[in-house]
Amino acid sequence: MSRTAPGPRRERARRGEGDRLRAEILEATQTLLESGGGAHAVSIRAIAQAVGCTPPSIYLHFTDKAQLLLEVCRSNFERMAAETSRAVDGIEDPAEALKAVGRAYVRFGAEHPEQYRVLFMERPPEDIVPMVLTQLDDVTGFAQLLSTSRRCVAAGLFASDDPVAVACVLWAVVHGLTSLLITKPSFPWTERDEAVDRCLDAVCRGLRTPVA
Amino acid sequence: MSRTAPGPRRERARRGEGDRLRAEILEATQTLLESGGGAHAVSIRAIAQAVGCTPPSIYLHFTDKAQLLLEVCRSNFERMAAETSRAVDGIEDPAEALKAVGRAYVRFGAEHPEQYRVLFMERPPEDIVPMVLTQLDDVTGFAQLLSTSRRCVAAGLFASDDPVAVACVLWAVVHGLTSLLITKPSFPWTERDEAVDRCLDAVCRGLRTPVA
DNA sequence: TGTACATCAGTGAACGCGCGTTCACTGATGTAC
DNA sequence: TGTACATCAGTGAACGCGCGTTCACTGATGTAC
Repeated sequence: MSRTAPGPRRERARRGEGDRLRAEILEATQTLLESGGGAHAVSIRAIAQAVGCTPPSIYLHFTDKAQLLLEVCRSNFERMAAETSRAVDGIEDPAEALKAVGRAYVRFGAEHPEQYRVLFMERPPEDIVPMVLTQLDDVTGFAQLLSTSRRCVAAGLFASDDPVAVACVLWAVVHGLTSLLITKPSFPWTERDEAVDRCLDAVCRGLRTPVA
Repeated sequence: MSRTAPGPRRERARRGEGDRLRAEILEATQTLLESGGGAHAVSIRAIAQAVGCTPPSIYLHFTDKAQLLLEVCRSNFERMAAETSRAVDGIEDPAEALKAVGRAYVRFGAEHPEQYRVLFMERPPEDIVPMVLTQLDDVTGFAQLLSTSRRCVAAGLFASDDPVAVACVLWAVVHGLTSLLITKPSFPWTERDEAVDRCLDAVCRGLRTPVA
């Protein structure tokens, strides 16, 4: 962060509106995460400066840096779940739905790379309760893939009758694509949606019942 | 690292054997990387303590922390390249070779998770020249997949005639599997080689010429 | 209508820590005369 | 064979930095009497 001047002060919230700062802190944390430096740029001091308050004020609303980050993760998991779930809305063909989920998954990661990094690529810091994160990512990322896989398996689209195994393969491919797009952006991936489709097409065709 | 006692002193190298310390530093860095904490545990001070020398001694052999880490990365890229290349040795069937590369790739990542993290999952620190890293990972990870894909394409195994596109799909799946195994070890991946085979089988079948 | 008081929403200064890095030095060892 | 000297392989102490967190405080605002 280096030699940062105090920066402008926000005006103090009025009585009864103390929770406003809480929201501003969460928002500033997201903004800092997105901006260049990634998770490394997110420090209590940097957040305070971005919000326009002092570091101790943050402890008025969060017990810990860990708790603050956990809150941010939780909201990002929810955003991602909302987007992937919206992607399948109204799509009846299970095979099409599967592709839609995959595309939405990769899009979320590509559009929010730093958030995706934190959620799926970094070791969770020891102080964040692992249980919570596990529950959360059971819900997100994988969950939508799993439920759509279930539809496909039920429709007899795949040779396997195990939706979990199917979803694992799909997860590997969409996560692989997403994280490579993030860490190796200089790579010749051509157009993003095209790359996603090529991968998903191949995998889905490969998973199909060999009858066709 | 917390409150670490000075630790045992190594005996000073004899005249003309000054480079011994250099090797010991590199080795200790790898060991620290593997041990619990990952890249986060690798500090100049921790390395010095592990080696049994003082921090300034490290600057006798490396100009920078960045240069030291770059050296370690380089050697890890080489180890990985050696292992994936050894995996295809003597395999004539290109399809079998492809699976062998994939399995070797994932095995390397699973056996050296912290090293794999640094090489393929973390943002390279700004001070490390990105060019060098780009060259390196063009050589590693992807390169072996690409050359094997070339063999498969040449043998007419796949519908696509673009080995790069084929290798991208394969990279996505092996990297995805590897990195998920690392970040989400609690996941029901069943047996590792089995999961790899299931993924690779699906992808390869999907990429095949639709004739068969 | 005026005033004492509690509460709310913060601030300022400091704590101890670990980090990468620098600087002046030291002591053993080989070499030249 | 003895000694001055250069070199090698390091060490000890300190630098400034940013970090998370704590503690005692302050000033505005609403409320009770």
